[in-house]
Amino acid sequence: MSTPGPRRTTIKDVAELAGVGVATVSRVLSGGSASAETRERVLDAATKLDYRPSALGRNLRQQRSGGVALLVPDITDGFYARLCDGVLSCARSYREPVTIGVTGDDAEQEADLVGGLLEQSMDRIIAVPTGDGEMWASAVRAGLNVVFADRRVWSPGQHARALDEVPAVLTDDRAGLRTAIEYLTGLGHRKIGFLARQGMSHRVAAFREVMGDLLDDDLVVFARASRDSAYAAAAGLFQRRADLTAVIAGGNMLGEAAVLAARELYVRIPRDLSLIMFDDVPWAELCSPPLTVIAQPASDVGYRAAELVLRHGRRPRTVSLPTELIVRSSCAPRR
Amino acid sequence: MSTPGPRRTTIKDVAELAGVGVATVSRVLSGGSASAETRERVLDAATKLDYRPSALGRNLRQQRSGGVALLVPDITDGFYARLCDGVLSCARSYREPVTIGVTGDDAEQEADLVGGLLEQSMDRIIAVPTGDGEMWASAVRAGLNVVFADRRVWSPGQHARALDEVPAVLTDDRAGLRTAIEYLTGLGHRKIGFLARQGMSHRVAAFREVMGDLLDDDLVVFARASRDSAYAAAAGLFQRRADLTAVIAGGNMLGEAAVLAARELYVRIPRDLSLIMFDDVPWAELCSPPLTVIAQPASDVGYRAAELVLRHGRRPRTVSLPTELIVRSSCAPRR
DNA sequence: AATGATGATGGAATCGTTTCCATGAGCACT
DNA sequence: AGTGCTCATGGAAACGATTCCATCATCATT
Repeated sequence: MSTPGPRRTTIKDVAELAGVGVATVSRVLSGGSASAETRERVLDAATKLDYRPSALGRNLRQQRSGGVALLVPDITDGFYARLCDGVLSCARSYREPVTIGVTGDDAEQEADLVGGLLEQSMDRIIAVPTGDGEMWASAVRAGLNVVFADRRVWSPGQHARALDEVPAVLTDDRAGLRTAIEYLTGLGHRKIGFLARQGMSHRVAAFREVMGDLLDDDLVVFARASRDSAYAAAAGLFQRRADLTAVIAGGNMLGEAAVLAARELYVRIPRDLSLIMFDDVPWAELCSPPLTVIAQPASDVGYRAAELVLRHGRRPRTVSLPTELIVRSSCAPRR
Repeated sequence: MSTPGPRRTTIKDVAELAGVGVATVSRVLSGGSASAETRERVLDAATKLDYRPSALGRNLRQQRSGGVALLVPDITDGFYARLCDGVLSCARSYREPVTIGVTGDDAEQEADLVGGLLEQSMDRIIAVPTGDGEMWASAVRAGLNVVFADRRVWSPGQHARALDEVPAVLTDDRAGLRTAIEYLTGLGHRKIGFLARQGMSHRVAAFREVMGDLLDDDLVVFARASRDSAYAAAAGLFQRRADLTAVIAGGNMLGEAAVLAARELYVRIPRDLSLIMFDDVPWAELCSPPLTVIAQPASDVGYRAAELVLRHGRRPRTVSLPTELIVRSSCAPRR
C-alpha cells in the first residue's frame, strides 16, 4: 500500500539534535523568549532536519484549525468569483488556506456547510449569507468568527443583538441604485422593473425605497439561483408588462437573461427597453449593445472581508465600498 | 475575551453516559462491530448529548487531514470557475471540505501552495498543473494523492515514472482543435493564428500537430495570465500579420481580448477575420457577433476529477472528455 | 469436562504540538 | 551572606480521536 517511509521529523527530533527540550524548540519557533545561543542551535537543527511543524498537532492543541472558510451563493457567477479571488489573495499573504463552499442561495445547504465547518473546528468564516438569521445567530454564539460580505443579516429577535455586532463589507447598493434610477428617470422612464434573485432582499429594499412614488410592486420579480429561472423571470416580466420601458438587473446572470429574453421576444435594447445591470463584467462591453452597468469592486469586497477576519484587531462595524455607474449603450430616452 | 463556555462534548462523555468504554463508542460510530444493544445505547447517548466528533482529534490520529485541495490558475476565468463548481458539487456529496488555491499559472506560487498543503497534511489534491514536472514528481513521491485536471504534466527524466501514473481528467483538445481547423480550412482559410497563454503548451502542441503543413510558427503567440497581456498579444498579432484571416483563441480571456483588439483596430469579425474561441461561456452568444466556440464540459472535468481523488478505487489512468464545436457567427469564408 | 474458537469490550498508547508549572541559575540589593 | 527577582529551561499534561492488545464470556467441538 502506502510506503511506511521514514517517519516525518517532529519537534522531538529537533529538540534532540539541538540538545534542548521540546518546549524550548516550540518557544523558539513561535517567537517566544530564549537565549541567543539556544535560538541559534534550535534554528540550525531545524533547518538541518528540514523540519516543518505539523498543522495537525498544533490544531488539536489549540482547539481550532487554521484557515478561513468562505461561503458564496455561486462561484460560477463572475461577481462571486472575483470576490473569492479577493479573499484568496489576501489570505495568501497570511499563508492561510481557504476552504470554499457554495450555498446556491439555499438556507438549508448553508446550514449544512456551517455545520461541517464547526465539525472541522474552523472558527473564521466569511459569508455571503442567505436568509435565516437564527442560524447565523447561533453560529456566532457558538464562537464562530463571522464576517459578512456583499450583504448582511440582522438579528431575528429584537433582543438578540448577536448579529448586529458582526462586521460586514458591503457595496453601496443604495447609492448605485439611486444613480441608476436618476439616470433612467432623467431619460424619461417611469415604469422601471427590477429583476432580482432570491437572497437579494437588501437590494430590492433599496430599489423600493429609492423608487418612492414611482414604485410599482408588480414590476419587481424574483428568480431562483439558476440560469433557467433567471430567463423565465425576465421573459415573464417582459411579456406580462408591455408598458415596461426600463429594467434593472440585480446581477449579471439576471442581466444575461434579460438580454437573451429581450432578443427572443424581439424587444430591442435600448430602443424598446433600457437595461442597466448590476456588476460590471468584461463581456458587458462586448455585448450587443454594450451594457450600462453599476460596477462593484467585487475583489475589494473579498479582500477587505478577509482582512477583517484575519487581522481581527479593532475593527469597524461595517465598511461600505462605492459603486459606479458606467454608461455604455443599453439605455435610451423613452419614446 | 472569548467565553470559556461549556467544554465541547467529547467521545469520553458519550462513553460515560452510555456506560461503555471510549473504544466501543468509536467503533460504533465508525461502523465497527458491536452488539445490537450496545450500539443502541451508544447511539442514544450520542444523540442525547448532541455529540459531534472532532475532526481535529481524528486528523491527528490518522496523520492526515480530511478534505481535498484544488489548485487552479485563475478562479476568475469562467472555465476554471465551472471546474471548481464541479469539484465542489462532487465533494459535497462526500461531505468533504475543499480548499482552493490559485496559482496564476506561476510555478513558484504553485510550489508554495503545495508546500502549504503538505504542512496541513492534506494528502489529496486536484490540480491544473503549471510547469515543473520536478516539483510534482517529488510531491507524489511524498505520498500526495494527485489528480490532474484540464492538463497534465509528464515525468521530467525518462527514468522517473512517478508522474505518468497520476490519473488525469482532460478534455479532448486535439479533436476539438481538429474540428475547428477543418471548419476553418473548409471556409478557405490558410493563415490561421493561435492565441495561447503560458501553460497551454499542450494545446499549442495539438495545434501545431493538427495544422501540419499549414503551420506558420510566427502565428502562434503567447500571453501571460493577465487581461492586459492577452490584449497586447492579440493586438500585436493582428497588427504584425495583416495576412491573417482566422484565429483561434485558446481560452475565453484570450477570446475576449481578441474581440476587443479587433474592434479597436477596425478589424471586422467575421468579415476580415474569423474567430473561434476555446470554451463556451454564456456571453459568447450575447457577443457581437455571437462567437463560434469549442465547448468544453468544464464542470464535468471537475466532477470526475473529484470522483477520482475521493473514491480512490481502481481508477483509470486518464479520462478524456469530448469537446464540441458550436457554430455561431464569428466565422466566414475567406474573401 | 476440557479445549479452542469467536466476538464483544475496555484500557492504554499514540499522533505532534503548545503551554503550564517547577526548577535552577544568575544577578542586584540590602 | 542572605533574600528576592527575573529569566531561560525542560518535564509533563493537555487536546480528542483511533486502534492495538489483552481480557473475558459464550459456545461448539472433541
